[in-house]
Amino acid sequence: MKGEWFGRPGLSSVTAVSKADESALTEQDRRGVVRRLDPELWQLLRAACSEVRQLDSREMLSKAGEKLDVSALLLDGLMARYVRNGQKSEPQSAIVSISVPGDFVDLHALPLKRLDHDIGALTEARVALFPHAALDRIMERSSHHARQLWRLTMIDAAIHRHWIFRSSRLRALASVADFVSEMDQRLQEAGEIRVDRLSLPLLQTDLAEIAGLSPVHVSRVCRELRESGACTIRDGHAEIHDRALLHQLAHFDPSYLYPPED
Amino acid sequence: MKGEWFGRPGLSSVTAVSKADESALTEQDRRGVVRRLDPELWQLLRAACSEVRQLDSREMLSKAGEKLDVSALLLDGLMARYVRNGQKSEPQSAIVSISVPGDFVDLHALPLKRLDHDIGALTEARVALFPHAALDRIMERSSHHARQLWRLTMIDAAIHRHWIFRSSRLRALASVADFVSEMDQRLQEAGEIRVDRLSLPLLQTDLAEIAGLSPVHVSRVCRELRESGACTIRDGHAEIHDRALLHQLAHFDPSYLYPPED
DNA sequence: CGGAGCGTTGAGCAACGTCAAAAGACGTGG
DNA sequence: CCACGTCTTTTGACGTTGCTCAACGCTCCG
Repeated sequence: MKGEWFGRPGLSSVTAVSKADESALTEQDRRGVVRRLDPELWQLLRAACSEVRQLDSREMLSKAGEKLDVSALLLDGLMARYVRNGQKSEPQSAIVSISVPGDFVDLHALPLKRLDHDIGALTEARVALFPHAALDRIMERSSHHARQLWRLTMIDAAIHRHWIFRSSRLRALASVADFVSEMDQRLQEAGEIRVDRLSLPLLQTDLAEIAGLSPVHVSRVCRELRESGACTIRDGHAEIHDRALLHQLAHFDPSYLYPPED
Repeated sequence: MKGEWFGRPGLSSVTAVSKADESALTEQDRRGVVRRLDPELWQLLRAACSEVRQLDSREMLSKAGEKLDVSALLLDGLMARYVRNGQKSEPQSAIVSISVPGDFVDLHALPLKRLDHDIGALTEARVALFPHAALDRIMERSSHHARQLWRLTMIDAAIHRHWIFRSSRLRALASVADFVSEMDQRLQEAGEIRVDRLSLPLLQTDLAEIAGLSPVHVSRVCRELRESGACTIRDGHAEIHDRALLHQLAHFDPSYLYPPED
């Protein structure tokens, strides 16, 4: 399944000359949602980055209840938050959020210190780590920068709300169509290259955990989506045949993602 | 249905003498989750409060897309966030979050400026309004206070994640049991007086919007809960007969609420 | 007394889960 | 090259959950 992950976009932007030049983070890593941050904040973050780490597919970054003193920015790959509940006998698990490149995966941990859920990589992934102490310093010096980081976590929360809506109100077909539409939108901002082909390296069991369905039913829904001519989900990517139809099946309205033209 | 709303707890605490003495907010209003804030921050908030407003039952506080420059702290009553979607033909709507006294209802609007969802009162409600400009000043002066406000919104996000889990993984009975357990926990912290009797002034149609069920099925689930001996939901309140059983039906684990003993 | 709003109940049905079997994809070792 | 095991997807049969529709009761209020 592996499937190639999309490369970084060729930004051809001038590499900012700054004191952060020795940072492990390059200008190529500034893509997706972090691009919405002020350039100065980005430079501060570059300087604050303590380490860039490679994660194996399915490797856990943190477990519920651990004390965290670093937060991670996803550079490449896909990561997920897992809420688990219930007795050891039949542990139920749901994926409650997906991160795409350019998302802070666990910035929530900065004010919370401990998280209530697990975080893991769905694919091979690259993350940049930021010690909370360094982020604290950034926020102490500028409430404006603090506000921007807060805002990122609030967009996450808005996505959470949409996921509640999705799993409580949408039927299986609409639900999966909605999820694909969301990933389409978010991966485009993260620098997905081809418009008709979406890198979506998820197993059907992952889709099941995301949409709250059984894996068997996910398979059936994927067939329906294929036969309806909306999109084909296969081999770790989604081919979007008819975006308008896909959006219509999902009643998709992207405003909850707070797209940059705010 | 109206149903009496629980009174404010008799805190018998010394009323802090401060420059915020002329505030519309009294020490009695400091209950629920805001109690977790530093006393100094509370005094600053008292001074920052521009107005205390009374809301009618079902009155909307704000609609999706509006530009907001105040945020509200819920003092009495229950409020909800509604995510609505879809064509005018059949507008689907879900309640994606409930606020209890002591919760900031829309602090999310401070970094976001616009919200993607509607906010309204489920019951008669009292809210304290804080102009964003005043909150900005508080945050500029102390990154520590800014952090605490941020933290409140992150607890909201944690609750969001649990609601995703609930609606995507729990069956109807467990789902309602889980919701009642959550409200039990949160209303206790908000100063609910009686341990066996929970003020829950919601219609079954509200419960349906919360749990993602049809009103008819909510009725059946309530009967099941009653007959199982766990709790009786009636006339705007829930009588908890067997809390342990209720929690067991829901597999309830309150850690996602980040209870104060952190 | 009549109506509106809310809750309850039953019957029938659609959506989805569970179980089981099989097929395709892929790597591994002989 | 083939045989084999594992992982993933697909399909069918069948059971269950929860929705829809419709009717009825209850309470409050005019």
